Amino acid sequence: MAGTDTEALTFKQMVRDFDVTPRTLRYYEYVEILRPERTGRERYYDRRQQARLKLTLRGRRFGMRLEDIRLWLEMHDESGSEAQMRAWLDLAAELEARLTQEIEERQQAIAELRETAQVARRTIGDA
Amino acid sequence: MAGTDTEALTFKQMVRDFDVTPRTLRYYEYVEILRPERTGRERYYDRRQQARLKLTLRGRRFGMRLEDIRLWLEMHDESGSEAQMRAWLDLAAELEARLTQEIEERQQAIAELRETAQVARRTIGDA
DNA sequence: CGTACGATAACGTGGCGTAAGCGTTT
DNA sequence: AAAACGCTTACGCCACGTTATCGTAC
Repeated sequence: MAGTDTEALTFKQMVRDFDVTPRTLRYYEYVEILRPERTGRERYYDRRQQARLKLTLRGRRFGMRLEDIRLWLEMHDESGSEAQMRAWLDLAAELEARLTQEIEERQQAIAELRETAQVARRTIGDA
Repeated sequence: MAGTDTEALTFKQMVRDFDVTPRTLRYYEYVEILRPERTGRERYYDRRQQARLKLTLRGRRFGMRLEDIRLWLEMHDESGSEAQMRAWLDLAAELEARLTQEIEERQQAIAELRETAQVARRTIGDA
């Protein structure tokens, strides 16, 4: 293995470096987010594929669905025009609004949860 | 319909009053969370069933899975003992921790998202 | 020789959405 | 007779997890 191309990563290296499961890597390939080179039965991920996975994982954190991410990566490939950038900014605003709302829902739930717990505590005389 | 029992609600009334879909009501019955009285093919929900749905929807907001809610309701039926209350308090603490973590993840995502958007804005000279 | 790595295939999960197609009631 | 309501059955969705079973490389 000493003379292996330092750019490309193997399947297992990808799993380790990006902290994903093998299933996830294969699934991302199935939905055409990743296209590793195949030497026989082995998969090799060059820098471009690594970058795509990195962007994919970031998109997931933003609450993007994989299909949106796939389209986003395709746009990204065709040289990011200004129109595409503006489209991305619109999407980013939507995502932020959604994340903000999810935060508010959870804060409300926590408040309700604490009330409910307080009632339970009083019930068992553990004020 | 003038002499109908005022306690029990029909299927459609449940849908309206609790703002759920018919599918949801039927699904909750399938997973044994609700057990409406069946007069022939019609479903009727008495106060107990209404209370169960209310608790179920609250549990969902807390991030509980339906199976956990089902068990919770069963416990609730068998007269809430002190041990059960303490178990509930433990669960509530877990749920709150989860909700808190989900809030933090989303706050982090928003920060990342804003950074990314800022880069895009600079790219198109829309600083 | 074993055992670690990887492959494909296919079913399971959760919480419903969404028809399809039927019968009943108004 | 048509419209509204309800019923059951069953496949679809999303993002993978989880076997099962096989081949291959070290």
